Amino acid sequence: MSDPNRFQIMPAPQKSTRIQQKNRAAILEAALDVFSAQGFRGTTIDQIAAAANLSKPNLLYYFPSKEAIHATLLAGLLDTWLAPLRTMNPKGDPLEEILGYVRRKLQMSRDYPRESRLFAHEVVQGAPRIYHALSTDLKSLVDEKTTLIETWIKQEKLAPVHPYHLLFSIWSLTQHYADFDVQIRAVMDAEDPFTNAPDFIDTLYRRLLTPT
Amino acid sequence: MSDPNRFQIMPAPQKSTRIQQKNRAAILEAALDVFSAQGFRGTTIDQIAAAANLSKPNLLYYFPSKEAIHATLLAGLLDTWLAPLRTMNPKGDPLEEILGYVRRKLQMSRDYPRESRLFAHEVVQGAPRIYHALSTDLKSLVDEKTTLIETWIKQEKLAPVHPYHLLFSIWSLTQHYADFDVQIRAVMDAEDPFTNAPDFIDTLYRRLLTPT
DNA sequence: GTCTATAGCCTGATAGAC
DNA sequence: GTCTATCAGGCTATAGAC
Repeated sequence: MSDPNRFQIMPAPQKSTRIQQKNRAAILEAALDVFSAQGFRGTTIDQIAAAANLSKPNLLYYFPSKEAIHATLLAGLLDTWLAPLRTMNPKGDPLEEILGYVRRKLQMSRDYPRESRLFAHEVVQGAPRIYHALSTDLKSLVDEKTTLIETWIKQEKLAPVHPYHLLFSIWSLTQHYADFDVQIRAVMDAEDPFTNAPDFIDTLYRRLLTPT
Repeated sequence: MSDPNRFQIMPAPQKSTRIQQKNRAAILEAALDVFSAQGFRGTTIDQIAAAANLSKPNLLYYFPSKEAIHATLLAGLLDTWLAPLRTMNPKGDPLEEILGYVRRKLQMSRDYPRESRLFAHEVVQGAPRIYHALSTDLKSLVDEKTTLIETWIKQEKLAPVHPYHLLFSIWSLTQHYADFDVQIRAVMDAEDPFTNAPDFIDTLYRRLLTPT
């Protein structure tokens, strides 16, 4: 345990390590499914175990507790979630950089709706497990990028807007398609929401941000 | 029970009816507090009872079950929630009608954040208890208003946009300030989000919708 | 109408055989 | 590593006294 890499030079345990990794991955995949749909308290270990094709005690052989599974999922999430913002390039064309960020963020909602809902559950409940990361990692990244946006606005390469609220609007617009998916589909019956969403959102930010 | 109004012509029970109404109201108020913060499964009857200053059995004297309290809250919610959209007037000025709707909706997020979060919990989990209302009441209202918006666009009183996604964007932008309040405050430290949000959102929809 | 006490179920976690 | 069996605690809901 203190040195996970030691397995890599020992043939026999290597096989069991592969099984371990496979089972751990199956548990996390199943847990993401159930946690994102029902929240932490709404999820039972039995449900996760069933979805992962394991017995409950066997699942608890890989993770010490339900809390630990949830924490593992959340820990990996924030980095993935912030990647699209991190790649916004100070040297690129301002409008295209923002539109590119919006496009990547919407694509994440489409590709990873469960991760989006897991995050939504956590934040709506007051972010009890992730607040610290929000007020440090997220905050410092946002401070950096809003400063950049303010620079672009001063250079008149973007129309003037409040940079923080610009970012909030991007988060809310893109994540809404994952988090409120059921509501959207209840209203749109046949049509796939993602067919027209990219164009709509692209148009929205072009009209908002194109300098006059 | 079969005729609740019979109490109104009998002096003695009238007083207990007032007590009943007061306790029922206190329970619903307390339940809104806890449900909106922790979700249905994350909430215990004990927590609601404590917040309402009642014992648990006494609370269950007024409502038959935890589920019944939750259902009562949800049943009253959708109407309140849709009121701002209902009052959008076909005979008014198109841009001002939309901006007025946006303003009212944002004000609701500010005044009733708990209701917004209760709704968010329900929808993120797949709307198990409210899906029917979404696909009937909500859908018919949205169909009506999107038709109106399309008319306005044909008359060139609004810039062309996808009317469904326009409504989705309004919901997401306004509700985000209630549902993700913790995240927003973690990033903005001192400043109150609602100070600049109305101006930002107003600007956004003016630039998006003003016809050229 | 309100309380104390408790029944009965569900669930997280463990024991111990294999 | 995986299973069956089970414990212990917490929870919804009810019983019954006042």
